[in-house]
Amino acid sequence: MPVSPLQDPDVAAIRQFNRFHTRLVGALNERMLASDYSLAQVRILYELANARPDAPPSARDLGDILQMDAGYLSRLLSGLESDGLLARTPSPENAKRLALTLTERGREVFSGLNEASAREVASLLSGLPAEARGQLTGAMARIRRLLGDTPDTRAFILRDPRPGDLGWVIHRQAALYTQEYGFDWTFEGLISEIAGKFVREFDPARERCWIAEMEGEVVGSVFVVRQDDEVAKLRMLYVDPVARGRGLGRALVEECLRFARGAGYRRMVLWTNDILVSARRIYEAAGFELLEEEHHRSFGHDLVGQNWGRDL
Amino acid sequence: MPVSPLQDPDVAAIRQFNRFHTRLVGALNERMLASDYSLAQVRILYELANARPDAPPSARDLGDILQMDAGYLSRLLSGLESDGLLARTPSPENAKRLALTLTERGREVFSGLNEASAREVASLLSGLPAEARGQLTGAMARIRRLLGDTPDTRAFILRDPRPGDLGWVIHRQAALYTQEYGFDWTFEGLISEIAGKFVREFDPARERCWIAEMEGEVVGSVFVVRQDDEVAKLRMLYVDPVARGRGLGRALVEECLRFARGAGYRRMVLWTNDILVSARRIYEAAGFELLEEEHHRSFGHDLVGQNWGRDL
DNA sequence: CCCGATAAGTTGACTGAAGCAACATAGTCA
DNA sequence: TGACTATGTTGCTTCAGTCAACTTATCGGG
Repeated sequence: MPVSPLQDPDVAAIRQFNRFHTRLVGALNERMLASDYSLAQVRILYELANARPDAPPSARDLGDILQMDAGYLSRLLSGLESDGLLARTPSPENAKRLALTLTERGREVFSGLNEASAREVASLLSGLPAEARGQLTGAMARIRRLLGDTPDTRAFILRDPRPGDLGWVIHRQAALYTQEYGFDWTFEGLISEIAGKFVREFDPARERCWIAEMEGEVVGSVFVVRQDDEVAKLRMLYVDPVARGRGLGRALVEECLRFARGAGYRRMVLWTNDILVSARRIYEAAGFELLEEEHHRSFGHDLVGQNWGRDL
Repeated sequence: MPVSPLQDPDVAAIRQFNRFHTRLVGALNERMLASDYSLAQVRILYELANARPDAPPSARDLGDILQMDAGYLSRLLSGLESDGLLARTPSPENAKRLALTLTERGREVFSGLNEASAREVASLLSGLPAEARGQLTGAMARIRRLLGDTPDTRAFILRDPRPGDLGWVIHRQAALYTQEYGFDWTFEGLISEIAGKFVREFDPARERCWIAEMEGEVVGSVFVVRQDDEVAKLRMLYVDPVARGRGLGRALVEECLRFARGAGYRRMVLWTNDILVSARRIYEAAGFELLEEEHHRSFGHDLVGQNWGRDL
């Protein structure tokens, strides 16, 4: 029995946000739209300024991108041309298409508008402390990611942990494993304790933690801890679903192996569970071998724990 | 030396999000705008449908709210009136102002549009698993909060923890204390370990944890743990800055006291540090007394630890 | 009780945004 | 070469929205 979407609190929350953000963007654009150029013209300038110089778009391309009527567009382009902001030159290979490029003056005008718009945003930010800005951009990145907006750069970076990262990794991992495998909160307790112990007994020479970041968001982690002088242990390998399929897991494990070799270890071991298949594949690819398995009951499930290891 | 706002990655991230969201909202509204009514008319219907029935707005009120030209508005209202969607009746106390109210038909039309819009949003959500929805609305709530949009209801609720909450609380608290007091990451390690130990040794009859939620976001927490049969210990009281000044800290502590009494404890104690002044005030107001202080070096600072306690 | 001031609302005239359709022109392919 | 298609231009129209002049109603003060 389908309930009305009006009853869904998530739907209500999103619509409320949409109203809020639409108003916000309206306010930000208000002053900018008081310029000599209409919104449509500014959008054209934006596209042209951001186009690849070796492949300038034609009027048709612009129409497709901006979803504008060809006739309307033609007039707008004429206006911009007679203002000296853009040049229409026949493409070398296809004389039917007119290549559109910004003139020097066009670039100046656009960068003026662009900077004004950036200033508006900057003044919005000026009242916020650095931590709040990070939260703001992080939340925005998350929304885009969740709604399938492909970020420009999907590269990840590995870095040392900063305060707050451990909690974040615990939070995400607990939420993820609860959702995917039905783990109960004892899992979150376990990883909290592991993380806390790691910090308390931290030996910088022989232990390390990496945080993976993509688009400003934490999307992965891994820890190397000392088991004994000869053996390092890899713990809490975590790869967020949004970052899967990009070799992040492999990169994290390889970073661990490299560090462990440099720190003088002879061997690396790790403990995992059989149901974590994607992790298993990473370990196999990184040269680990399954040593032994034992049944145990944890996190509300009957699981098969696995010990893996490899020489360095 | 002020750098150009174009250089600021936060500004760039926000502008990118703004473009993304504007496009998204445009796509969501596309079908709805294909209805018989223009955006301006729909906005009017929205305002009227959401107005307090005992204080129907006048044309002037609407103009102020919607930032519309009075003449334009007048025409739009005429159109809606002749379509039978709204009634203009003179206000009893001020005959100059015409009270605008939706007719039965107006309410029907609006709820049709409203539902169509909600359906669009619902179909956007339909592809997302429950966890992603929670993240989405959470991120949206955070943005609104950070940018100072006052939510309709600023009430908080206290609830039991769910998987992911512990990590979130650790994350937030570590970020907060790092920013406000310069604590290093050993603080995060400590609270992670405390949280983990709490879960491992959890005794449902005598221990408990509350998570405070406001607008769907976790904004506070507190733990009660057993010290011995007679004495309960309050730990990890955390109140997010955004929730301050609403009595959340007091509510959390009182919940603890109530629970501790019910669980048969005779006394409650807690440990804190002198620099956490806002926490101190909460403890004092809740009847705790400072028992002893000791100097210690932790989290990268010289601190004064305090033991507080009160009988139940 | 009336008169000016003012608030609320209406109407006419106008501008710019945007879409549609007919048309011109240049390339493409049989 | 001729039919066809892609690209762009122009004329016409509609609608959204603004401005200013105007009407009407209310209110306060003499």
